Amino acid sequence: MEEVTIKDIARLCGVGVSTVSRAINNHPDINPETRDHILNIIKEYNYIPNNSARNLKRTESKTIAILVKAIDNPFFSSMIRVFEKEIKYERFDFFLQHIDNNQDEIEVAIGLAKEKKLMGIVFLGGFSEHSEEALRQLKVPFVVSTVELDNSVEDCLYSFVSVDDKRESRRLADYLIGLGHRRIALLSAQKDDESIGRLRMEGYKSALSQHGIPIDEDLIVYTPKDCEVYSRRSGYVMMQQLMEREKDFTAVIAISDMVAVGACKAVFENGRRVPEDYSIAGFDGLPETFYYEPSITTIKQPLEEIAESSIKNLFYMIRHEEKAPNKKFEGELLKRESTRKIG
Amino acid sequence: MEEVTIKDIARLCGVGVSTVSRAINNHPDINPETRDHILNIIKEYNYIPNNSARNLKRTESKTIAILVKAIDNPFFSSMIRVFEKEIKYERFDFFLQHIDNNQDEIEVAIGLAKEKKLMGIVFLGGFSEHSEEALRQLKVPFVVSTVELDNSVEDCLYSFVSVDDKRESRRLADYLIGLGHRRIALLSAQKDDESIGRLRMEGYKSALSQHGIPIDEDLIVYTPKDCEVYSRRSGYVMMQQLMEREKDFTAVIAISDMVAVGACKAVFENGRRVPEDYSIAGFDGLPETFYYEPSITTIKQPLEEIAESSIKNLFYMIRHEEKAPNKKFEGELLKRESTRKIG
DNA sequence: TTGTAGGCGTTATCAT
DNA sequence: ATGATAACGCCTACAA
Repeated sequence: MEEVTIKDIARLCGVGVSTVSRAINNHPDINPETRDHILNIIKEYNYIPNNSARNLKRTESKTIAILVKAIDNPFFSSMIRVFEKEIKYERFDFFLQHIDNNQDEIEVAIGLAKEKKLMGIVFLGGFSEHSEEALRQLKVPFVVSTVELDNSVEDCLYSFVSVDDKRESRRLADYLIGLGHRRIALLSAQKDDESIGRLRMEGYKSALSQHGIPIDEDLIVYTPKDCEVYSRRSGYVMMQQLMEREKDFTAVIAISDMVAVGACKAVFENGRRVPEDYSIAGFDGLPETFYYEPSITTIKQPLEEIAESSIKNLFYMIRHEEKAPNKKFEGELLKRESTRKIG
Repeated sequence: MEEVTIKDIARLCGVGVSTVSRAINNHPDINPETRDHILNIIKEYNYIPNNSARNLKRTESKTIAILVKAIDNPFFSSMIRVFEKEIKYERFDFFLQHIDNNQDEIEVAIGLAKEKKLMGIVFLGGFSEHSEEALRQLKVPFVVSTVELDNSVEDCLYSFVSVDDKRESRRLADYLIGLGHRRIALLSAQKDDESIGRLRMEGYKSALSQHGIPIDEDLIVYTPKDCEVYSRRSGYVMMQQLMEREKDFTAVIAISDMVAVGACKAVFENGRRVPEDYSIAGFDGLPETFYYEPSITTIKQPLEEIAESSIKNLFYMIRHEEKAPNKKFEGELLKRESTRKIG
């Protein structure tokens, strides 16, 4: 395992290791000629500096980690493009790493912060409730993008940026009610959901209440334990259950676009039609809903704006060492073919 | 920046650092009592070992990297689950890292291999042609999953595992021909594609030729430069172009499922129907095609099998220090509603 | 079973 | 502008 190290390069160039280091890191006080020479030798010998050693020694690194939960979440690609652009603009480095469901995101973050001497962290696609103690461990500013949850820990630099899930969900229900629907079903997250699922459900309930429509628990279906939440399959299964109940309803709000797609399919397989038999609406504004037939009414999250605001907040905290305020964005109601006026 | 280090813990426990190290790493020769005590103190002080230091010192690490290109590719989640399971079974660690389009995957891999003392690498979702020299730099066994490309470099431990894109594509075309279609269009990748796109096109052409059907270049549409390849939008745009040409055709093969979905939408917006006016087929077997209305005929890639075989090959190479053979799997033709018999 | 000391590859400090 | 050298935090002989 004959690894080339900085010493080898130094010897090969007839200079000291510190000079090589200066060449690698673009330090100012180095003779341009020697630098070029060194760089050439480095190329020739395919020398690549060992990052562990660098990180160990460095005190700062100008790098930001983006920690993604649920890699298959279709949101992320557009957001990541924004992050990338802004981070490069600030002349920072970044890397993307996945966190799987049975890892504790804060623990991973703390470890990485030490290992890589991070300047900041973006959490994407899920963030659980954490103890103050855990949060305080993470001495690096971070922003949680797409989730709202603030448990408000003092002197801990973080910020949440998201859509106002409750308000948007209410808006969607309002729209259906405006179309004349009174019996509106909800395909919800799992029963014990304490996060986005609960907020969206609250929005739904609040809209109904405001219009004097009683909430019928039989029209609320929860994601079964053996289904992945927010998945097409969960929507498919829930919609089947709902239709079997033979309750009367004319519209369905799905907790997410994917769920809406699954629900539509269940309707078709049942020999009925959307929107003629049931109006169905989703939530998120994924491209898939535009291409679906019929196109699906949904609330579009302003992902690019959320991403941009997230990263701005992060840099603010890095620069000013002071908490950036949480931010909630407005969604956009996309009125499409899967919902229609009745009555 | 008062970081807790192994020395602090040692002092706190009144033992030497090596004892703490033994406790952390589950070494056998340590008194269980002292170990428990140390572990408690570690918990209490929230000590987390610095990975850079560990990796620097370590000679081996039993960890495998999964390098993912195109994070938004809908394949990956099911494959990653398989990787995870197998890797854990072998008592290795792994992590997932994203590579963006303007990074050179081999360079990243070489850097990571050094930094983390990797035992192996899985490349997922794209792999370019690389020079022998570059490949040889990477002294760690690797497997490329989902792509076939072998440029056959000696004494370099790697292996490709994928579906036989050409054969499966031919099969799909055969099926359509069997249904009576003669004028079959192809929605293809970009014109200069040298990878999967080309293979699938070859399969299409070969099927037509075998059946004595002349290849009409006007029925082949290429992904425009300003469209993302394999995207719904590209399918939408290409199908529009195709219909504008007013050429006669009865069936369409899309280079991927997403492209097929976009194509269907274009048909609907044109006031026509699938499959009554056009039969449309995709490739990949993504869940989305099942939920689409009409459900889309496609070739399903056996992703779990591919993943399993990939990781098996990787461990084989790690253990035996000898190249594992490339492997090509059969796809499964899913005959669904988007295609029909004519004539 | 435990502690001491040296070194992993780099960067930072201090001379020169 | 350059070079020697001491850390960085950990692991691992080796000694005790």
